[in-house]
Amino acid sequence: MLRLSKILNKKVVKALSRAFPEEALAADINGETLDAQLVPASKPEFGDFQINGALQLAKLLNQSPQKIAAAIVEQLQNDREFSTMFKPPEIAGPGFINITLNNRCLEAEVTQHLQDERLGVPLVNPSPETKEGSRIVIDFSSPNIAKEMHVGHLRSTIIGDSLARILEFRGHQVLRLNHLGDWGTQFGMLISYLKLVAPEALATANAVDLGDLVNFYRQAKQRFDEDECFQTTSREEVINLQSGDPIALQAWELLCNQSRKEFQQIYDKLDIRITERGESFYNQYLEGVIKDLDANGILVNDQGAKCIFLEGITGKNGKPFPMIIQKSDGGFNYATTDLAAIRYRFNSLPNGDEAQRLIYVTDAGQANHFKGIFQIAKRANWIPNGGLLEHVPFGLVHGEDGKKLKTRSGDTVRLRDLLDEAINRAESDLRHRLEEEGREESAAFIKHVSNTVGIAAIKYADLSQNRMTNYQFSFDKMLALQGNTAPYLLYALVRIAGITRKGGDISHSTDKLQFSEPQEWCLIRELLKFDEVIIEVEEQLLPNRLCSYLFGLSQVFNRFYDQVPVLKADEPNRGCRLTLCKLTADTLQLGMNLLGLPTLERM
RNA sequence: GGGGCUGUAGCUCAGCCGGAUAGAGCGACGGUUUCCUAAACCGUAGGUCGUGGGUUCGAGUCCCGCCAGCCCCGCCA
Repeated sequence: MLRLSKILNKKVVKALSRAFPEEALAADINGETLDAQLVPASKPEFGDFQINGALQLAKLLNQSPQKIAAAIVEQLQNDREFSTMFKPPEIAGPGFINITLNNRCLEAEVTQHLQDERLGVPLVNPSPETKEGSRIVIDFSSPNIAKEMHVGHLRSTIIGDSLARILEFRGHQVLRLNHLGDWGTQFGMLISYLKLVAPEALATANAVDLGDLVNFYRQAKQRFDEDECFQTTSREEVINLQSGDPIALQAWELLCNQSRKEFQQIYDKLDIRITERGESFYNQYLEGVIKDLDANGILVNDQGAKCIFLEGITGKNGKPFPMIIQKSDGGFNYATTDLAAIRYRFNSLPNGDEAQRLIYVTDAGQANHFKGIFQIAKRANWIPNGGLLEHVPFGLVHGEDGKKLKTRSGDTVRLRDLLDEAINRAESDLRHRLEEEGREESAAFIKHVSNTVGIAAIKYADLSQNRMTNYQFSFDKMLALQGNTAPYLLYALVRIAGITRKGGDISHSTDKLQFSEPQEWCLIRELLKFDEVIIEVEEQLLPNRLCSYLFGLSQVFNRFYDQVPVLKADEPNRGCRLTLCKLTADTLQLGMNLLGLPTLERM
């Protein structure tokens, strides 16, 4: 519909200025335009589009909304092309204009989408130099070395991946960066502790596994909180590491490798592609950040620490809030690293990423932090012309009790356990149903379906919710066979695959499409909305919009499937309906790909 | 104290640039299977959009106040 709505919009703007030439000219002189407010119809009864502008223009034009609407409609009807594309517009209510596409135009649009792999979604305009879309960095996932991935990483990973897929599809060059927590105080803690209790772990590969490391980390953290002496050793150890001490570096590398293997298993399960570039990468740029900030005159020495006082943000005492860039002991902290990362990512190649847009997918609790470092980046003049810095925040994952998700014993839930449980539950659901239906399936089939359903369910449950709100994690709901869930979407695709298997040549091209059933028209209208939804998701970075669209499409398809026979219909209906099935399958498939959801032929 | 987010049906949530009678799903109740996977479809009930003002032709949506819940705020990330 994107193409059609653009054409229509031009016609409406023209009609409005022809209907009211003097006022349009006057507005033009003031640098304004008369706004016709063309939007998609809010309800199917109102057609495909509606023009709301007549109501607002009533005052300006000093006429009744109905009269204005009538004048616009008259101009539209003078447009011959308009009349070939649309049914006669109708004026309704206080002065709305309802516009409905005529059937032939819809049929032509379906034909065009059938030949278009992109289903109407345009590529972004390439920049003249690179001949490609803009370079975008998406910073997501970002687990910490020596800790296991837990629910907290789930949302960032899933949402970040989906946004990356959508931006890539639009033609941007996307750099997916895993800003791994592989540096900092925690390492000092861990290395000092391991020196005491398990020195072999620091010198030999695979001496300990991640589970052990996590335990050591927990113990180290406890010791750190209780033992002042240990705190000092830990801080010294960080400084050793940051200054390149070979023994510390070797220990560090072993620890990282151990964690890396574990992370990769999770990413493989979730089908996440991401480039590792941990905090340590920016170590070599930290000094430069300090110098640069100092040269810009915004660095202040306060109680021995180098900080920047944020403008417009006050701390507890009502004074400007300080952001510490270098601690009094000379160590750097995460703000320094984040600043170095911004500077590097905006910098020109080859000493930077030359990005035009940086997107951070982290929890909403870090909003203040990002506000602060974004302000500093701006004041330090690191943001190029047209450069964008965006924090894409999301809410917490809650359990069904409405509190932060924990295991029964009160620990954080490990991501691997969460995925395994979803898969196991999907498997027992499947086995139960196979038994009920008397179906026999191979072990490989059962494994594949359970895996796909389990992973898709977890991802979809997360993506389908507006990311800003906290979300209630429930295996029962996400795996439910009905409702707005991944299994429901998967099932729609499976039904179409079933039609194909039963002899519907879905690639069969029909010269002339023609439709008659209301359910066919509903399906067509829904299918043609896909392109607009993708653009909207790109603008707002809200994948849940795509989810609701795909759910709605599945619902409309299921209604169609239920009420309109496909294989048993006579030609030409049979062929036409098969092409609708094909287009539905393509749309669902592409939409689910863009969300990072795996799909199935049978389930 | 400062900042942020949230408050919509019994439950979980949508709601786009302010548009027409407020939208789903679950749950509840009732119906549909000679037929392409019933993991589906159809129907019924269910609302003071936290609250009080304001802006205007029109407010769940924008502005201000208040109430409630959650999160963040100096050397952890």
